[in-house]
Order: sequence, then structure tokens, then C-alpha cells
Amino acid sequence: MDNEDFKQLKDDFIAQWGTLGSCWGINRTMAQIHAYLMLAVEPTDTNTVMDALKISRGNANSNLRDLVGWGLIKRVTYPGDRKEYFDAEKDVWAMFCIIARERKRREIDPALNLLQASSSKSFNKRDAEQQLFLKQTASLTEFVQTASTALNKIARAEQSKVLPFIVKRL
Amino acid sequence: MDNEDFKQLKDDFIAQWGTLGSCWGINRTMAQIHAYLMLAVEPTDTNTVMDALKISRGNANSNLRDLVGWGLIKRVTYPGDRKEYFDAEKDVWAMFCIIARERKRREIDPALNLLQASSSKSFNKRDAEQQLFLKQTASLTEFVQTASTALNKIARAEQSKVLPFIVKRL
DNA sequence: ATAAACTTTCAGTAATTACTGAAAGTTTAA
DNA sequence: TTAAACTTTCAGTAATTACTGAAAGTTTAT
Repeated sequence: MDNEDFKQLKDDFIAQWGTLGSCWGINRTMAQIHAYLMLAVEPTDTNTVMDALKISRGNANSNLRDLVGWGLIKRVTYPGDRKEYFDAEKDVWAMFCIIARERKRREIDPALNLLQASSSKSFNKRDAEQQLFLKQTASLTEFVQTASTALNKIARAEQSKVLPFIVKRL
Repeated sequence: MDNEDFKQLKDDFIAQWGTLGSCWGINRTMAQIHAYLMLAVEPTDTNTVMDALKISRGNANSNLRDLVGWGLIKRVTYPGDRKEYFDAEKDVWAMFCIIARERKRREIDPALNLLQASSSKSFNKRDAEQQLFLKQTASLTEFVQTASTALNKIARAEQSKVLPFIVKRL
């Protein structure tokens, strides 16, 4: 494959990965930057990302910050060079662990708080609607707790090597 | 708990469930309607949903249609009554199976197509960038395939009874 | 201190997504 | 066939989310 074709294929891949990102609640640009960095041989600076994806400085900066916040990329600096570079986690299972951990923290934990608050009230046993509410919130709580525990186990970074086997064995 | 307090609690729960929904790519209203129906003792018609959630007819109609599309709620009709009513799946594990199946279809399968298309090209082994691209797309493909298989197993409805045990045993 | 090299912020704007409500469409009954 | 009861559609609008680019901020070297 010559260089032109490869460039095209890579750009398409990045664009498509962005589209996919939006299926998950990840914004398009953030997913594209992530794809770009996953495919980059070396850590890359903001200007290079801006130019490659044709996005503004502000946009690049804030999405890079968010990716660092997720732990999906790391800031890299070199002595004698004051620019910051960014490097993506390239092991997909490690990546999965990171995402599992973050989504738990951002989505599961708040849900659990909400559910526990609701289902800990005392209800009128005579009222069918209140009974159903209690039953539903209680079983949702149990469900979310189970999910939370499962994600905890998955998210242990040291397990990233064994995780594929666990999942395959399901 | 008296009826006023309960109404308040239920409304708060529905509102919060909506907020949570947006964490997942589910829109707020759709999640709220779903919550409302999960807590409804009987199948409920469009007008009742509109009134309860203070939303327009069009909005109610399209979100109910989408929920039916996801398989999270069912249309119910009664002989001699030409209105349509909607009833939510109330078993949370069954619900989880439905969501797993749908998300696989909507998110995983397209990703897999994309990845397979990319990683099936022939690359220049001398070029480090092309090598990395091949390596990354190949391992992403493997990962997504594993995820897909796992979700397939999870999504078998008949397993909804055993699923809690599987997950807890992880 | 000054300036160069770089990063961050944020007000304004663009793009996307969700919602309304009235009109059009459909079904059933008489 | 007409009309009542209900559902669906969709053009217009509102709300939300993402992006730009210039200005302000920070760090380092001299």
C-alpha cells in the first residue's frame, strides 16, 4: 500500500471512529483525537493534532484535557523542550479497564446514590403503587450494585492481562 | 408515607432517572417515560404520559415509538378500546439483556465492520506507521469481537434468570 | 525585567439535537 | 359516508452542546 492510500485509510478510520464515539456519549472530536493518538507512533503535540484534524486550538486543548481526565492519554514532556506532547494508552484491554473504571465513577455511582435514597424510605404497604415503587427501586438497586461490583473487578488494572480470558469464558 | 410525599418522591425519581439516561446516550425524555412506565401499576396511554411528564403529543409519540423499537416497552390493546397502552418490562435483568442486545446491534456491529474493513488491507511492513496501524486495528478487532461474543451470551433472554449468578461470580 | 514559547480561558457563534402543536392520516362504528 | 377517536408526521422553534479564535495567563531563558 502506497503512502497516499494509507493516509486516506487512516483519515477514514479516524473519522469513522469519531462517528462511533458519539454512539457512546463520547463527543466526535474527542474520539477522533483519541484515534489519532492511538495510531501515532510517537507522542504528539497540540499543534500537530490541530493541523491533522483541522480543529481550533481551543477545541484541541479542551478535548485533550478531557482525554487526560479520563486517563486515556498521558502528557509527555521532554527535557529541554517546553512543549507538551500526548501519548495514548495503546493496549486495548487496559483501555477497556480505564473506561470501565471511569464510567462506573461517572454513571453507576450517581445512579446508586439516587436509588438508595429512594428505596430507603418507608412506604405504605397497603398502596399497590407504593409497593411497586419499592419493589422496582429495590431491584434496580441490587442490579446496579451487582454491576458496580462487576465493573470494580474488571477495572483492576493488574487484571488487564487476564481479562480477555475471563470474558471469553463467560 | 402519605400520598403527597410519595408523589413527590416518584416525580424526583423519574426526573433523576432522566438525567442519568443522558449519561448513557439515551435522551432525557425517553428515560423519563421509561421510568414512568416501570413504576406504573397498569399499562398507560399516551395522554396520561403526556400529562404526567408535561410533554407534547409529538414528543410522547416519538419517544414511545423509540422505546418500543428498543423492546423496552410493549404496546397493549384491550378489546373494545381503541386506545393504545404501553407497558414496560419490569424485570431488571431482562431489561439488561434487551439493552445489551440492542447496543450490540447498534454500536458494536458497525464498529466491527469498520475495523474489519481497515485491518484486512495489505500494509507495507517496512513502514512503522503502517505496522502500528495494522497492529492497532487488529487488536481492536479482536477486542470488539470478544465483546460481541460476550454480549451475545448475555443477551440470550432465557439466560436472564442465571445472569445475576454469572455476573456475581466474575 | 523582557520577551519568546507555549497553554488556557471564554465570549460569541455554529451545529446538533430535542420539542411543540397543529395538521394530516388512520381506524372503527353507525 | 360521515364522524369521532385516536395516532403519526413534520415544519418551525427552543434548548443543548460543540467549536472558534483572540486575548489572557504561564513558564522559562536571558
